[in-house]
Amino acid sequence: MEKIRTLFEQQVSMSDHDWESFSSKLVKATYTSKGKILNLGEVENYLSFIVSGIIRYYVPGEEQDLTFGFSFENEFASAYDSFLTRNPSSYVLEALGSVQLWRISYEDLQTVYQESTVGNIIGRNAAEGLFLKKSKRELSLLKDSAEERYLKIFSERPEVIREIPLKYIASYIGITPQALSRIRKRIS
Amino acid sequence: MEKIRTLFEQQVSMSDHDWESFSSKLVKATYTSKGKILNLGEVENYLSFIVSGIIRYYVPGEEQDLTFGFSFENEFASAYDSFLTRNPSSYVLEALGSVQLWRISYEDLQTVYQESTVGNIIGRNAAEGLFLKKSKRELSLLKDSAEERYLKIFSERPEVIREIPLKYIASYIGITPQALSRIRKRIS
DNA sequence: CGCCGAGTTGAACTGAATCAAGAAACGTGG
DNA sequence: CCACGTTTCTTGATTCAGTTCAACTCGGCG
Repeated sequence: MEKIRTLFEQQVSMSDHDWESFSSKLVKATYTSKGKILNLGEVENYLSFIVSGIIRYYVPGEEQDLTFGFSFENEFASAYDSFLTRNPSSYVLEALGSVQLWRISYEDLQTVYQESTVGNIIGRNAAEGLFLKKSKRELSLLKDSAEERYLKIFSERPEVIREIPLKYIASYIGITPQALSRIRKRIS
Repeated sequence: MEKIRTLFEQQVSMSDHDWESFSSKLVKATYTSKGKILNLGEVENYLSFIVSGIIRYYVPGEEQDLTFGFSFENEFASAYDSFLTRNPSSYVLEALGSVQLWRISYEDLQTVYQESTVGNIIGRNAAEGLFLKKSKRELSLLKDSAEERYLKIFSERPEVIREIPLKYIASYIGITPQALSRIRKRIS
């Protein structure tokens, strides 16, 4: 759990009291492979911190699912839009392999926001960080080709290529598994 | 300027004192058509509220620019990633037609954050709102076709189609001007 | 052993890119 | 206020990346 505090401290210094207010509300959770951390249509009630494992985000479809994101060890994970708006989620959070996490409920987080300014700063930093991530992705989807996006993932997160099935990566970069299989062949 | 307060009040109620702390730091600015609100490589120093006009966001390229967003009347505008990280902006903010805005500097906004909890809440809400916008866009880029994206803009913001040159819209939905011209012809 | 999902490979098809040229709209100076 | 030049938009022909449909291979697992 100290890991989480260290991450926060990179952004803003917290008193022990502030940390106590926050960390006392964290609850541990574990999922096995393919376990649903959040189902379609449910309202996201948690902001989670991944201790170990990978989480896949996808929109289920009749034909096939649309995988649009992943979260990894030492990152936060949440259907954050549903969490914020309190509307049902339009996508699913699923464990890829076994996943362990610490999480805080929506209600408890609101309490933290009220109890301390630091809470709000952390909340603001979280939202800002998520915004930055999405901004990068937007530009990549607009200006990079599928092949360039694949190579980027490959260089930034080599472990991803090993642990995540090809068809999910294909969906993430916006092409079919067949097309990715051919790109992979071409560049290897 | 009351417009801005009304927008804020939709999210969180502010005391007159809080409002005074914030609004006293707003400064008016005006740009003529094609005026650069932020140049490439500059650090964004403002969070702006658009009183009238449209702002275009684009990444300049040798061949052609990549327009990836717009902001309209009654919305906030900023190279928000540069604003947050204090790194040089990788894109340009340009006035499409004449633009009038109120804006607050980075430094003054930090003061507001320190002076009141409400400041932090507003900052958090702003970041959350921007995150939601980018999330929607990500899904649209992944699962909608170019034609679907065009029709969406058309129904959501008919005025956009009239006021914004086709080539910018084409870039925004991720295709060439020629391709958009053909889509337009086909569906009309 | 046989099944099943994941990945690969092939062939035909398609939406959009590219190259190229002409038409329309736009603004600026005379 | 018109004439000119520039930019924007349209249209055509060709090329290309990726889709779709389909068949086959591989590895794990009941």
